[in-house]
Amino acid sequence: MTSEREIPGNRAPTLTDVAKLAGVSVATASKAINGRAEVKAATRVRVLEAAEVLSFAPNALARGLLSGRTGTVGLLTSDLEGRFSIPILMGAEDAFGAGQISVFLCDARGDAIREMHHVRALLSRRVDGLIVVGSRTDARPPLTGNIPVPVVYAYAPSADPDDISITVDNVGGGRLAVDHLLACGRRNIAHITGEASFQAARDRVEGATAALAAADLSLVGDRPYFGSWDESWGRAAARMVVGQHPEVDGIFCGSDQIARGVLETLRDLGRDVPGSISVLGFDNWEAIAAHSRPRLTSIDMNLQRLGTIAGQRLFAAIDGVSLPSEEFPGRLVMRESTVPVG
Amino acid sequence: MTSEREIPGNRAPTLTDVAKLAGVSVATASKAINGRAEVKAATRVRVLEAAEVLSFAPNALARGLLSGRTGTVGLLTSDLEGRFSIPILMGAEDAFGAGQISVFLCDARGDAIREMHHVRALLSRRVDGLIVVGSRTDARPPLTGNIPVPVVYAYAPSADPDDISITVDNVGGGRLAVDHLLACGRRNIAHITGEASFQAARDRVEGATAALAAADLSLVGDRPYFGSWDESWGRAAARMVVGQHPEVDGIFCGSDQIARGVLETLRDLGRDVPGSISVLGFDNWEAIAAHSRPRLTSIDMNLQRLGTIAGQRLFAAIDGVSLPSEEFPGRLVMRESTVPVG
DNA sequence: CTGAAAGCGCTTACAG
DNA sequence: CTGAAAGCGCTTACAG
Repeated sequence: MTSEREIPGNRAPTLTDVAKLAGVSVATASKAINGRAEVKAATRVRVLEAAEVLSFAPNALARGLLSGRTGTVGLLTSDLEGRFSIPILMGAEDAFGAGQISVFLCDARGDAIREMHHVRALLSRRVDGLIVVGSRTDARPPLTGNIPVPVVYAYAPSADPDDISITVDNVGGGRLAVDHLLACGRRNIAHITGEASFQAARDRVEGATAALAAADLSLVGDRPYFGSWDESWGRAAARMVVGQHPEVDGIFCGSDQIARGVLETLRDLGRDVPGSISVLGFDNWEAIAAHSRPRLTSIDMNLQRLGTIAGQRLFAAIDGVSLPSEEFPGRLVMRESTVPVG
Repeated sequence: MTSEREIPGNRAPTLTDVAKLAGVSVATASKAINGRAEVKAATRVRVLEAAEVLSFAPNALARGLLSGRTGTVGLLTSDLEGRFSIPILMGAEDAFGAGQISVFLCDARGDAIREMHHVRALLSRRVDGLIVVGSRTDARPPLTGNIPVPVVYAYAPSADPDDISITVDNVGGGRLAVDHLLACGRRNIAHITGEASFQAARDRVEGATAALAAADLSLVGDRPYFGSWDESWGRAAARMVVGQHPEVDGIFCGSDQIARGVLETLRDLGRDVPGSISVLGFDNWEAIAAHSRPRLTSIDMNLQRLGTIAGQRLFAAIDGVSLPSEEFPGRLVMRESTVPVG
């Protein structure tokens, strides 16, 4: 139970109210509350009690005005809808949550005008820094205008290599995927993926091809199958690949949704997964990957951790420590759709 | 191209800098920038040009300190991970995005301590109001302590009926679902749903049962099938229901994931959907509902709109207008899994 | 150890 | 129409 006390005008209690109640000056009240050493113990106690009674919370605006630091940060996303932003956002929130930083969330909805509008608003609120979260891994134009605070780009790198960008290593992810299929004893590996206009798709192809080349192999069909990121493409492409290349014994898919479609077609065709063909997804989207039959092995890009790192980088930059850009490796999450064969 | 100009100490330009450059007093500069009438046109132009040159952005902290309004709002979620929070959050962001409000995002991760910590921080930043977004529709304890600003609860209502809560009408959603199946000519309707511990599950059962009763019918099996919210329960339950009640011709599912599992089993069993059985999901989760075979008809709870309404309610409350709580109806989204029979 | 004073960046009566 | 002054809530030298 917090006892309550009438404040004239029903406004939030100020340090002046606390000082008055404790019978000291505002200067002394300030020192007591901020744990400065030069306050007599008894005085401190009286002030803290008064603050408690009034449920006093120091006005962060006034503090920010004085110190030049607000303890706030802007998080600029281009689409909240997209699944990729959310874990990054959670990770960033985590990085700040522990300390005294509060996060402004702004969704630009993929609109450059709206983004500029938000940036202006954030700067007028004197945020200490900005994190810009993209929705695709393709490089994006850097923020324009006079940005007087540090900026960290997450997921989508800035096109300006001098900016700090924390990104996902999709080439490495593709390599990881194919290396796992090879480790399972597969030799005839196809790659069914999404739109070729996505850097992410092209990077994964590059990694997959490199891993195969290192084993003196190449993709079944001698090329990746580009299409769309969804299940229906997975179903259609799988039917085609199996029809044209019956020897296929491993399929690396560019997304879990594609993989889900691939699994359905293989099931329809009576092909045994993982007995006769291994299937591997990408994204490790729990709702999709963990509930298919069989449950899907997938590559997880550790997006939450990426968000945390981005937050920590911004922290450092605010303190004047400029750390370099970084590419983030993924990890394999084994489920039932891949298994070593004799 | 914004021309840039040296500001001593590399700090953000202040109104004083602008005034100096324009050759007027800060008072006049302030009036010019804020569009007050009592400024000579020529003076105004000079001030605005100076502001432009310096890329001056008025310090919102200083303004907030003066006016007592910060133009900020706290958005408190209990889990960002959950799909339900995101659309609500987007809707709320929308409601504010148009105006001059910025949103602090805080994720309490379902932890009451963490929530209190965030509330304290937000109050010390003098937010003008709070939106509390729950992750389940079960009522939650109201925020504790001395909250001197308006609070709106979204999705999860506050247990205190005097608080403003914007919620989803799950009873109505259940009724909507069954009414549609009835309209399709189905008479033997089963209900497979998630955990009975969820208010949402129980409410939908209530709505479904009421709609059936109005047509002098009852649920196949004379009870709902409670289980978990995922596909595997949908698969298992469908097998059981069809086995025990072969006459079943409509299945209302408590989630799209359950429905997805139901569809798979019916496919395995060679039952024709929607020809011989109609299947209806709940949530209208695009990634799940729009990619099944056949594509799934579902109930959409309009969560984004719910978020927008919550934002508008908070607006009103901040302006001293207290609107009542509101329950939000869902809507039917037709796809291929339901169809009228002759 | 305590308090009066100045000042962070702005706005708003109030003189002139 | 313009500007000097007071003040929003706090912190930080600086006297005492």
